[in-house]
Amino acid sequence: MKEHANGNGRASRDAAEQRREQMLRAALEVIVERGYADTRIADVAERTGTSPALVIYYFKTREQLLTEAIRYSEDTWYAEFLRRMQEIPTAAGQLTELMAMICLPGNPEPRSYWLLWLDFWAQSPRSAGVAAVRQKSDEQWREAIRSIVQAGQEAGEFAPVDVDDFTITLAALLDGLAVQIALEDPQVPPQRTYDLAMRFAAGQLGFDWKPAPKRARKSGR
Amino acid sequence: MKEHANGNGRASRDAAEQRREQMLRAALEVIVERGYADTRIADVAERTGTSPALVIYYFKTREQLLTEAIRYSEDTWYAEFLRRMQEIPTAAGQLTELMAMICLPGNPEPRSYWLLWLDFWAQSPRSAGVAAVRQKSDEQWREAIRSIVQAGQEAGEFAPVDVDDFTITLAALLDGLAVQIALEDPQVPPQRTYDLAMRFAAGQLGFDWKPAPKRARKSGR
DNA sequence: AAAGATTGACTGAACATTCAGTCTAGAAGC
DNA sequence: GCTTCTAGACTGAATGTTCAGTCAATCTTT
Repeated sequence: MKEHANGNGRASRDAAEQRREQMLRAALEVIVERGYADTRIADVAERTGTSPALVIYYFKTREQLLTEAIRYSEDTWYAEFLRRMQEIPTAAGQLTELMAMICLPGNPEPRSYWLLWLDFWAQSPRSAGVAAVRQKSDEQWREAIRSIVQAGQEAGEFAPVDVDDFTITLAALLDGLAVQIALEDPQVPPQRTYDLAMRFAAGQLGFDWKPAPKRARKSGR
Repeated sequence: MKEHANGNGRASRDAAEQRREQMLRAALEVIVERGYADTRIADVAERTGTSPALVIYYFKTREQLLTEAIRYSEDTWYAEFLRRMQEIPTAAGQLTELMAMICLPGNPEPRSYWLLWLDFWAQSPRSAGVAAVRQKSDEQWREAIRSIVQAGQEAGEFAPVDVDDFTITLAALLDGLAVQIALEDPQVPPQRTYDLAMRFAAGQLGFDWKPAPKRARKSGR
C-alpha cells in the first residue's frame, strides 16, 4: 500500500499529491450533491476515509479546499476537451464534438459538470476566489469557440459571420441550455439542447447538419 | 406610523400584511447581497428593524421565508411585465421591451433580478420549494415569449419559424446572457447583451432592427 | 549499520462561534 | 380581557479550526 523506496521524499510527496487529488475529487462530489455552500469539511473527510483535521492539514481553510476543487474541475475538463479536439480534423467536426460534450450524456457527465457551474455562478458575486476561476474559465471557453470558428472560416467551412458576436452568442446559448440540462427540465431534454445548439450553429455558420433521426414523434406541442 | 382605525381586524390584518411584505423585500435584498444560503433570519430582522423572533412569528421557518420571498419576487416581476406588455401594440415592440427589461439597466434592476436567479438555479436541485417556484416561473416565462411570437406570426409581423424551437432557444440565450449581466463580465456589458439578443430575434423572426448607434468604436477585438 | 534526530502524515478531543428556532412575558389594539 | 404582536434571553445542534501529541519513515551521525 505504501510505495516507499527511492531515495528522498519523492514517494511520500507523490502520496501526498494523490491524497490532495483524492480530497479534491471528493469535494467535487460533495459539492454536486449538497451544493457549494453546504459542503462541509467533515463530508470530504468522511468520503476520503480520513478526519476533518487532515483535510485542514492539506488545505489551510475550507475556502481554499473549495476553490482548489473548482480549479481542479476546470483544468480536468479543459484538458479532456483539448485532447478530443486534437483528434478531429474539421472545424465543423470539432464544434459538433464540443456540443456533444456539453449537452449529451457521456464521459465527463454534463449534468454534474453544469450543476457545479450553477454553484460557481451563484458563488462568484460573493467570493473573489470563485469569481477568478470562473472568469478565467469563461474566457478560455470562449477562446476555444472563437478559435474553432476562425479556423473554420479560414478553411472555407464556415460563413464569414462576425466571430466575436457569434462566439458570445453561442457561449450564452450554451450556458442557457446548460441550465436546463442541469435542472433536468422535462421540456428540454439533453438531446433537444444538442439539436437546438447545433441548428443554431449550423444555421449561422452555414454548414450542413441534419437533426438526429427522431424516434417517436411527440404529438401535441 | 400606525394606521389603526376602521372597525374590525382589517387594519391590523393590513398592517400584518405590510409587515410580511416588508420582510419579504428585506429578505430579497439580503439574498442579493449575501446569497441565498447565507441569508440569516437575523439579517432580515435587522433590516426590518425587528427581532428574529418576529420573523419566525410571521414565517414559521427560515425556508418558508425564503421560498415565499422568491415567489414574491417572481410575482412582482411578472406583474410589471404584463403591465408593460399591455401598453404595446405590436409583437415586435413587445419583444423589444421584454429584452430591454431583461438586459438594460432600468426600473426592475436586471442585475439584482438575475443575481437572485443564479441563486435559484443553484438551490433548485436540493430544495423542492425553490425548484417548484423556478419551474413555474420558467414555464410562465417561456409561455410569454411563445404567445408574443405566435401573435406576431398571426399578424404577419414575424416569419413562420417553429414557435417552440424558437422559444426555447431564445429563452436559453437570454438566460445565458443574464449570467453575464449578473456577473458583470467586462467583455459582455448590458448594452451588448441587448444588441445580441435583438439581433438574434430579428434575424430569426425576420423583422427590422438596427443596433443602437454605437458610441466610440472599440478598436482591437 | 545501529542509535538518535528530524520530518511529514495523521488523529482525537476540545474550542469558539454561529444560528435556527423556542419560551416567557410584556405591550398594543379592539 | 382577549387576541395579536413584539422583544430578549436562551437552547441545542452544527461545524470550522486549533492543538498537542502519536507513529512511521527517512536522514544523520558515529
